[in-house]
Amino acid sequence: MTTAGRTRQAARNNEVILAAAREVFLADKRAPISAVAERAGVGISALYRRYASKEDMLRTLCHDGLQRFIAEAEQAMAIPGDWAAFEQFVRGVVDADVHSLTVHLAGTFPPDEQLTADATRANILAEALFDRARQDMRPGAVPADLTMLLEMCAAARVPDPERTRELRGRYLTMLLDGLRRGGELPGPAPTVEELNWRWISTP
Amino acid sequence: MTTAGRTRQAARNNEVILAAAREVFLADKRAPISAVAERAGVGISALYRRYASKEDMLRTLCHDGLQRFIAEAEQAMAIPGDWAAFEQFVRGVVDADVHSLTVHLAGTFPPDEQLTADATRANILAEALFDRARQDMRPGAVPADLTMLLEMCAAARVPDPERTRELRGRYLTMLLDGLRRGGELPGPAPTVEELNWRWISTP
DNA sequence: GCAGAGCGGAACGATCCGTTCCACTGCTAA
DNA sequence: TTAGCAGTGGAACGGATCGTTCCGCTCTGC
Repeated sequence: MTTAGRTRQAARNNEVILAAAREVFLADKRAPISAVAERAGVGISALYRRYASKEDMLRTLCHDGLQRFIAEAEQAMAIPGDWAAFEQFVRGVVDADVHSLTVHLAGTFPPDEQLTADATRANILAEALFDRARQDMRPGAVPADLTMLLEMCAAARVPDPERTRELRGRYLTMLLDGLRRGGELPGPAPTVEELNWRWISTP
Repeated sequence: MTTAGRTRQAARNNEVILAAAREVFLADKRAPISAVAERAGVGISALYRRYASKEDMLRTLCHDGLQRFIAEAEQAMAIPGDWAAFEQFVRGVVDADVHSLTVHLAGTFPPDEQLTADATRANILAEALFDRARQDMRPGAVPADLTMLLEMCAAARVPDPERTRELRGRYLTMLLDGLRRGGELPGPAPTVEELNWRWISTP
């Protein structure tokens, strides 16, 4: 359990490095790769032994984020209440800061085939959860709004990550209440093109 | 009115450059100064003739943003209805994207004495408007929440500025409805230190 | 007609960052 | 026990970016 041989230490580094990368790139998606090494307490070599390039690292992070998104959605699907399922799903996604790990990182490298496939599946699941809860929402709300709501929640941010989670819970409560009650929403809802413009990036 | 002498053209450039700077830095606060010149259709010299440095330019933009914020607040103060005054104020601020011009730019250069004085005045006005409308809000809401709400609205963004305004109106409606109705808000409200951490920056 | 304000944009120097490379360490396997 | 190498730290490199300066040109205002 303690520090064992070189191989075990290396295996532990796998997790340490991934966690450090997640923390660093969550705080600043344009962070240099040396910041990840510093945060992990390792040299740069330890990073390049595991990932072919920075882009490779970001892709892994993005992939993990999408998996987490999908997992949260599938888990919420099993909940009986329609609105309860939707709320648990959204709160789980916001709590894990999945949005910063996916959409925010997506613009920094050309999309992957696997990535787009996962993104499609994630969208289908999210839409299903949204549609289930639609009867409890104000008129005019559409699934595309969910993306923007997640984006807005991700913008609430203070230096301390734990406190950030707490504050996001506070404002997510306001947003969800505003999603349920009220009259017709003003202005046309966002289109798919307007939501996916990040992904285009530089090919 | 048309292109007159050199001096008139130069005077016109004053506005053109300022407008270009606002557009460019609103889209990306880390944008290079050459992007401003390109957008304005002038050379880099025309910029440096007017502003001593990039920091000087950002400071001017930030100052103008704060002035606009204060103007919106004072204007809204005259409205009789408490909630109506507050709503008009917030919508005006979001519509002008004042938040991106002030808080977002504030972190990129050391604060100015004039700037902090204006910021204090802006805070007092905003707090007054908030307190007037407090009776119409859900329990637990505090003025500090307003900063976060503006931050979240500023995060709603698509490539087209006009469409961005439209979408922000949509989600501001949701946020304001969520600010009025509902039970006690969860989690402690943000503190002053948590809200002003951007301003510290590198001295 | 001419002095110089105003300007365009190339050039410069500083900084930053991704990636490579090499010397070194100490476990592992025989 | 020991030879060998997987794993590592971090300096060094090369490319890119960007703020700022500078020089030569234009064209106006007097």
